Amino acid sequence: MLDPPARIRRFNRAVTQEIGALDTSFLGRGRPLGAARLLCTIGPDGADVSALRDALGLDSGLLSRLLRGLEDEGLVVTEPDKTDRRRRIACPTTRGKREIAAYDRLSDARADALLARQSRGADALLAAMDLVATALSRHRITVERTDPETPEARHCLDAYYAELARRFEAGFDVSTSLDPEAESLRPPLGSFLVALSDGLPLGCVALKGNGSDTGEIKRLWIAPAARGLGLARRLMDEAETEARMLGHKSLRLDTNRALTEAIALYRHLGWREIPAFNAEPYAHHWFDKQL
Amino acid sequence: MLDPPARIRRFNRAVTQEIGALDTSFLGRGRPLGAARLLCTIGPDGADVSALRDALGLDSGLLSRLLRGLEDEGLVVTEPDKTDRRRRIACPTTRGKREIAAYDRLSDARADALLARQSRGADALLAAMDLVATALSRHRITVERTDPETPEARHCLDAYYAELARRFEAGFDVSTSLDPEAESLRPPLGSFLVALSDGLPLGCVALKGNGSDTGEIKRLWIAPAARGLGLARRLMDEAETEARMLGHKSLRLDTNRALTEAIALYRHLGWREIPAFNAEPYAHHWFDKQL
DNA sequence: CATGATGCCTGACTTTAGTCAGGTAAAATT
DNA sequence: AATTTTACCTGACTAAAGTCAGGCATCATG
Repeated sequence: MLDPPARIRRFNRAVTQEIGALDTSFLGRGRPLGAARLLCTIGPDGADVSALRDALGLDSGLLSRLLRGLEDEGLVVTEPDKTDRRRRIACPTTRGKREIAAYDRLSDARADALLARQSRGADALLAAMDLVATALSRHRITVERTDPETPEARHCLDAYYAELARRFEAGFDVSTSLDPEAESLRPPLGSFLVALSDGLPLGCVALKGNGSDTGEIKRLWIAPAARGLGLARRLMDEAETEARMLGHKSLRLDTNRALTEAIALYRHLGWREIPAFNAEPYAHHWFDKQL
Repeated sequence: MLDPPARIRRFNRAVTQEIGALDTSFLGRGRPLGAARLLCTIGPDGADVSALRDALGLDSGLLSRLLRGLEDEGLVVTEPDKTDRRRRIACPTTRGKREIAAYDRLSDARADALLARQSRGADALLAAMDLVATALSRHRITVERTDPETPEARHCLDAYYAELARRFEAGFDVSTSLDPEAESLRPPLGSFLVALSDGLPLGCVALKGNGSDTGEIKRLWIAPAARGLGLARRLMDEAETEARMLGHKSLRLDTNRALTEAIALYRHLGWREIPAFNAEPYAHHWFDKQL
């Protein structure tokens, strides 16, 4: 019916109106939009001026003036960076932090109102918003080494187990599977990587080590909102790099036949199917790769 | 991990950056944003000034000035309305139409670039954008009487058949079903309603008549992007109103047991299950309702 | 240590957006 | 026919955003 560009235009119209309404929430605290955005971008932890400049895309002069305005209001203080005293850091004062918190509450209230209006579709709406946001800011997805017991890692693993339970014909229960000790997923034995976009975990992969020169890939998962972006490949690449840094000479992994996209990816990335090397009850295929 | 308000904030950030980039595409033709938006809102067919005013939410003075600017550029002409000569209509000149087309091409090119970047996820992204746009502008969904053979109606019916084929355990093939003649879905016998949001068809319902005082509800369908908004109920309500206007005293319908939400809706709206009144091979339940 | 680059600031300026108080012609109402 | 209302316009204004040319410390480099 509508062609794709028209659908995107429709999306833009709908969103600019809602976002416009969201922007005006910045008003109502007696401050022009620019100053309010600057204050919120500075955030409770402060930020250096050059970071602010390219986060907001503002001219150096304009930013400087806005900053002076916030200083005059007693909301921020700026001080030179210790290591390079040309650079300056803007930090909110106590009053500034209160003001930021007030803006946050305002924006939360708007978000809640938006969700409350969605009778039963709130989850679907949030999922769609995640997908759109992820697609639009894919270039800002970062992959970070993290501890396998951080909240971000747990979030990924829980989502991963839930998905396996849905997709395996026999269901999935971690306790009946070969679950690696957290120790084997931490340096110096192994590693755990998560992909993050603006704080939202979008995927993970674990590299399990036992001190030998052979590592094992586990727990490769990509959030539904991030599929089709090539993120799985990126995580596998970074896991290989980690493995090399930990001194591994080869990698292996096991997988279930229901995970067809993963199997296709392993083959595509140069993995070779080998006989079973473990007794994982949920596994149907085993692969290895020389580094 | 992230709570819903934080996810919405993330969405806003991602979108304002992309939309911001889209907005600046209005520039690059030597015209400020306001004037460009006005010209595009006028559109190739022209529009009257009061409609422009509340479409753009502009002050009467400001709009007037922008309009003079476009006139000075030779892009639009304004002339009094024939029936009420206080009102004025703004119409693009030939040059104005060319300029509007140029803006459209610019925005199409951006949309294409955005989609091209999405390796394989373009369909998923568009679907998510539809869902978000629909949820945000649900208050602007209109229900309109239309001919059952317009492109909008065909789009809905095709999507409806495709969905039945997926959901019925035995599949679905229209040609083996009781397919009503288009004539029975047009006034004066019956009626066909579509729900539209900004040109995108989001749902439909057909009222079939045969000249008697009993009508029949057929083809109730809601686009995936519009589920959970109460649109089915609204379509059913409007179909009942149509039926009353056509002089029907009662309505009936048949349905398949796989369509559980529809069955629940019919019950909720006061329909009563009755014995089979036709030989529809795909039907398991039959309902009627007195008007 | 001179030179140039960098990071931020200031002052003077323009553009864009938006507000508000009339004003005029046409239509609707009394 | 007098009035009120409606729809749009004009002029005078303000606020906010953005631009640009210098200026001044500070750092990096030959």
